[in-house]
Amino acid sequence: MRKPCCDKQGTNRGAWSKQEDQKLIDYIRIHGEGCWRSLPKAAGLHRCGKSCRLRWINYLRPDIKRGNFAQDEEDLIIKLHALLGNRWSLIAGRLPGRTDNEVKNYWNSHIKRKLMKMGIDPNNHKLNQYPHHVGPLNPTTTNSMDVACKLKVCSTDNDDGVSDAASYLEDETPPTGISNLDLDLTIAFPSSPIKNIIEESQQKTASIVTNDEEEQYKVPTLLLFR
DNA sequence: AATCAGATCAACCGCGCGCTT
DNA sequence: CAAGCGCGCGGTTGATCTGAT
Repeated sequence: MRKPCCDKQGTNRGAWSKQEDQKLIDYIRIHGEGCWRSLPKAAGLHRCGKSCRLRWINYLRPDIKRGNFAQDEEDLIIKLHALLGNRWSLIAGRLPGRTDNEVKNYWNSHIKRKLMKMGIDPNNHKLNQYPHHVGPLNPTTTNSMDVACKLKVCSTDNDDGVSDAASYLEDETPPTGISNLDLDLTIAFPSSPIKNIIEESQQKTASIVTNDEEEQYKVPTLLLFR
């Protein structure tokens, strides 16, 4: 039924050369983005359209921000992942200059591991019973955990904002504490626009608020690990 | 200096969605 | 209404880099 996106014979694969990059940049500079299927031929590239699109979006676009993720970007990714799940393009849309591929890679290589080390399940953002760095507990004392930890999502103007997102983020039963390490993983949203995200994600319409609205609720660094 | 293992990230692949015919 | 097409997305792969031994 579906034809392959490109004829695999006669197309280059693998890493892009500088010349190929330049051809793609030059072509898009003149003709703009779009029509990816016909672009390679028009631009004189022996690549499939998909590959051109990916290369442009993830690497060549002038507004790409490269380099390490800042702490607030990382926090925002965690926060948005808790709300949206693996919808990388949506998450990346909230991070100016970052691409879905970059966010996804960063999540898989850095954040996921970090959360696991902290004893948080990166898939559902729930606290695992046995934090990784603490190690398995003595089977005879399985009600005890070494870390008391709270994880919340809250909206400052309305407690309802906590509802769904928080319900699966919260672990309200800190065990009979052994350690005095109290990790309050509070994620605070200053006002209602975030509710739009929650509602929209629930409705499966993935579209999120505009860039202008973003400014209204740009949250500083998460209140992680105070 | 050589080797190995783990981490990182660019690129590929398959699928689903929406639009057009 | 069904089929075809183009595009975008998320998962996965594999080459390269980096640090440890």
